[in-house]
Amino acid sequence: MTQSTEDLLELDQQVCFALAVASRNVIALYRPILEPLGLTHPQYLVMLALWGKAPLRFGEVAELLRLDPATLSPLIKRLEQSGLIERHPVAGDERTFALVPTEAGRALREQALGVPPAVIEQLGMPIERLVALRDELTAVIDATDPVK
Amino acid sequence: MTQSTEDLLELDQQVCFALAVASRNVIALYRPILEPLGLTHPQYLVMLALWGKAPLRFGEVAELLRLDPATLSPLIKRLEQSGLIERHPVAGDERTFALVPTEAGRALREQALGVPPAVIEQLGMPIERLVALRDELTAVIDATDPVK
DNA sequence: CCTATCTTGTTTGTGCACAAACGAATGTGT
DNA sequence: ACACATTCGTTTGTGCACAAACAAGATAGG
Repeated sequence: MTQSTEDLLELDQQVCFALAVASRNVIALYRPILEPLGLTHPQYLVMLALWGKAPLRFGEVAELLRLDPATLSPLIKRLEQSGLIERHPVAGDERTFALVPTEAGRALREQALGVPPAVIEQLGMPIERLVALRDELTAVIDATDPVK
Repeated sequence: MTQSTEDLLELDQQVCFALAVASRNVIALYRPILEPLGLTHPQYLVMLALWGKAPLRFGEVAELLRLDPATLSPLIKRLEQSGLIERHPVAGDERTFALVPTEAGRALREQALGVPPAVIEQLGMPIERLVALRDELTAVIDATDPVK
């Protein structure tokens, strides 16, 4: 049977609002856990990317994290100022640069290993539900990704 | 069979990252649709609340939308400046105030009726998937709500 | 009363998200 | 070689999110 228009409108509100609130809440969950590392959540994501593979060019990081260059640019500067990463020239293209964790940045990885378990524990949700959530979110991202 | 510890660690990062990206993408989907109404997404949520029930006290709006007073306060001022809402004194408590849509604010509701269908259409996701997503998000919000 | 405490909204400061305009380097067509 | 377009990161301006400090009104205890 068909859903009424009102149901659709209601559902839409709930989904979008729930998405925004859930995102803020989960990031808020990270905050006290990341605070001892001196990282915000977006900064943590940049470090994760560089811990996984380095060097990465500025544009590669932006694409990986789906961050606007205008957002990433000052963020990178703060991470440099914290002494966690540094930029190196890329041979053959003076427009861009590559990012690499410093010694301190690599050392921070040890502490960061404790972050995911702490978050999962505080979330207290069964794994199946997290998997289901991730799959639904992936569908939304695919349906909305401006990159296509 | 059992999941490896590495999988679990990755799952946490995937869920949180997907949550942040999906939230940003969906709000970005609203942006061009709300632009003709002269509203940002948070402003749209405030208007939705007031279209549903008015007057609402400042604190009630903050609680409904799960917004920090420090975030809501300037947002309200912008909506007043746009001529869409106005504040009225509350008898018996001079600390707070009540919010009500102006004539222009009420008129805007007509245009706003077209917003949810436009969003759902652009999302292009089957209803079942939206329902599943909403259920998972609700679980996350319950697990993370600081208000508890 | 009247003082101490609690509520409630505002202000200030930092960081993120994004649009628009910009400037410098690279690439392309002729 | 040269003019033109494209790519790439930065800068500026606006708005949101949140912590911390604040101020004014309400409330409770003595």
